[in-house]
Amino acid sequence: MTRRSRMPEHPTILDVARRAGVSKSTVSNVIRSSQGVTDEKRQAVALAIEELGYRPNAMARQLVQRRTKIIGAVVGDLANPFHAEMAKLVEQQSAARGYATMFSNTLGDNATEAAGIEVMLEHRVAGIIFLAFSARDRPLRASLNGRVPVVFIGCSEPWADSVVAADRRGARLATEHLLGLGHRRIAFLVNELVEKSGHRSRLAGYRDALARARVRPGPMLRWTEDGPQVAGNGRPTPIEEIVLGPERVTAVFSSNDLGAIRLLDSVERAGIPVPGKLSVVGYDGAAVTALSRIALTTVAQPKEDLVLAGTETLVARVAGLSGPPRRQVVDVTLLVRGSTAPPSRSNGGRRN
Amino acid sequence: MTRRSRMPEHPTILDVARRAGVSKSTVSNVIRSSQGVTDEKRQAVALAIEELGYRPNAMARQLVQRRTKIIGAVVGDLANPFHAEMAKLVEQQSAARGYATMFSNTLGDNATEAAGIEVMLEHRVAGIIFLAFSARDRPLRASLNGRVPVVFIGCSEPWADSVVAADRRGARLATEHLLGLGHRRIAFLVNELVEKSGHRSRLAGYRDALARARVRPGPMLRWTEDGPQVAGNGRPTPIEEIVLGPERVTAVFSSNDLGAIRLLDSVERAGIPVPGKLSVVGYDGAAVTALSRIALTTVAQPKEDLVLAGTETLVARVAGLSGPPRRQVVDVTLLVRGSTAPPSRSNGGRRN
DNA sequence: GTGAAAGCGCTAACAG
DNA sequence: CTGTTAGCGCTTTCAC
Repeated sequence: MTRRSRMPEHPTILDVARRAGVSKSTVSNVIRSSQGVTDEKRQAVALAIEELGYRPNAMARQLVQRRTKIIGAVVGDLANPFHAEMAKLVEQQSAARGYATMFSNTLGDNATEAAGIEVMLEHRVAGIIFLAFSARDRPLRASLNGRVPVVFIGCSEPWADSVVAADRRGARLATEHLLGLGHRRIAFLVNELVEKSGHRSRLAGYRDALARARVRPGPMLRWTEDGPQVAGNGRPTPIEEIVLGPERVTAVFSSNDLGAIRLLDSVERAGIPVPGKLSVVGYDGAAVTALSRIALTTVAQPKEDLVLAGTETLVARVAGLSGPPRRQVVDVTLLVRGSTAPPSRSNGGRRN
Repeated sequence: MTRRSRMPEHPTILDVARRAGVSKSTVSNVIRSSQGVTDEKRQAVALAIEELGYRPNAMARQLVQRRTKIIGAVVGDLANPFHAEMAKLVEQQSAARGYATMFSNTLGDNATEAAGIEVMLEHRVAGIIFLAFSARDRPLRASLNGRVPVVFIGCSEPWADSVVAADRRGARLATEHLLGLGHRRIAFLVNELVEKSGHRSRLAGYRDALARARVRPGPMLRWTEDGPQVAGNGRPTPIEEIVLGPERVTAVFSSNDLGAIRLLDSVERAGIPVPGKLSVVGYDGAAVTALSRIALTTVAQPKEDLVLAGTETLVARVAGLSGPPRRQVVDVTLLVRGSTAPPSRSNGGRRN
């Protein structure tokens, strides 16, 4: 037992070389399955690798190659089922392309997001996929732009590639569905997890539909910790007031499913039946909306398509593809379920 | 414009040194905020870093230090809300301790899991947190054991640290709740996402309660793609048959919430009311179970406690703590909600 | 206090 | 076809 004979925690390429009786580079050649290596030596190396439990050190390789096989994924909130489903797909697609995935959960918080991105940049990730983006600050954008390939999925920024759903059209479909049912007082609900780019489009789609039908927009609702709040109003507004008060809202279009589900919950706890007294439409198409108990009418984003296109684009950029930012749009589907119905006679259905 | 003046994509410590007019090591000292550096030089370095947009290369640092600041997290299925919530907490806790998180979604699949772990090992992650574990194969376990700190959260293996909920007690509580309500035909439902260690404990707790009450165990149900299936039976059993058939099951204890929610859904689609004709209890305490529309009675695992203890333990091991595997147990809470009620007169409540 | 020098484990020319 | 060599960007002794 000489000192050297102690099995190292992580054997190196040199340990393998010694054991196999070849040189470092031959081992390297075998590992990277490069062409010219005798079968004999190849086998010897393979054996040594097996016996030693050798595993190439990705850090070392990535340092010399000056590029990693890690994709950074910035996600809004894993506790939001839709986000989790998207994150799952991103991990899956990245893994399928040989990339490890480093996640950062931002909770819509700017500082958390910045810190997460910083870590990714220090790790020299090959690229970053944004499933949500809130950065207001220039510095971050500056350090991102040009330094690392970036693609936005389900959200977008003019300076990078993006794959988005046809949000404006989706919101229009949702609103028209409500309009078609006879609703005339339709509120728009948003919360902190809806990225601003998506928000704008969805709001625009909602307004499009109303304008086309010559219906006055309903109140803008924002979900806060204490419940829904009418925009421009300092305090939370009890849901009863929104539905039964002077506004007489008969339907709500929520710009994401989570908001719609929360709303459903608080509305029914307040004794207001859905869709009896209030119709609700969501946006995203989270799996949970399909449960019979929830049965939320929603606009489904094609999750697989989004992630597939996004990953593909990112990988292409990593591989060196150049050119101006590319924006891909995928279509959405309105899924009509049990949370929407014609307004009840008592508080809706009349002209405004 | 000499060749050298081109701003490199990623400036190195040497670029900073040149710009600040100091040596490499001084820059390094500043970056790591080590003691002996003149304020003057420190400022000069800070300025150069700022101007260059320098960001230390984590790969290089980790290579020389021979340890990374990356924690690997193995998760079962991000589409399972409980798993996603746990994953979120892991990322949060890791980030709070200065670690980046590398995720691997296994879908309960052995090969996927093995591949994910392999990638983590090649990246020399500081430690691995298993939120789910399915590996049957020895080789994997061997390469894990001793090479990298491992902690299991919500599942366990005798050869490594673990933090688990009091699963056996939890299952007993759930079953006793059902028993207390008057149920005598209580089925046990499991699916592919319940790790085997948790499964064993939960099944034991269920049996404990029944044995203590001298009630015969109900059928073992396994959720398959086509719906619930009675164990030992080759084909899927229609839910109607389970409830209305000879077994006359009046309640089901599902060993995870996802299974319970799926069951709820298929049962009600079949026209069998819950809890009218069938009571359902879940396990995990996923946030979605609290929605009024779902209102699933469940056994809540203390998610924060689990992850906190797990992360703490892992970090301690990374820091060099030695000693035999440590098993921590945290308590659970039965949350009684609307999915359970006394059995209806027509098909339950009698002795068996 | 600061700089010079020696690697961390690997890849990628480049000779033999 | 195989071995030798020169780094990748950083930390870390060790002299000055």
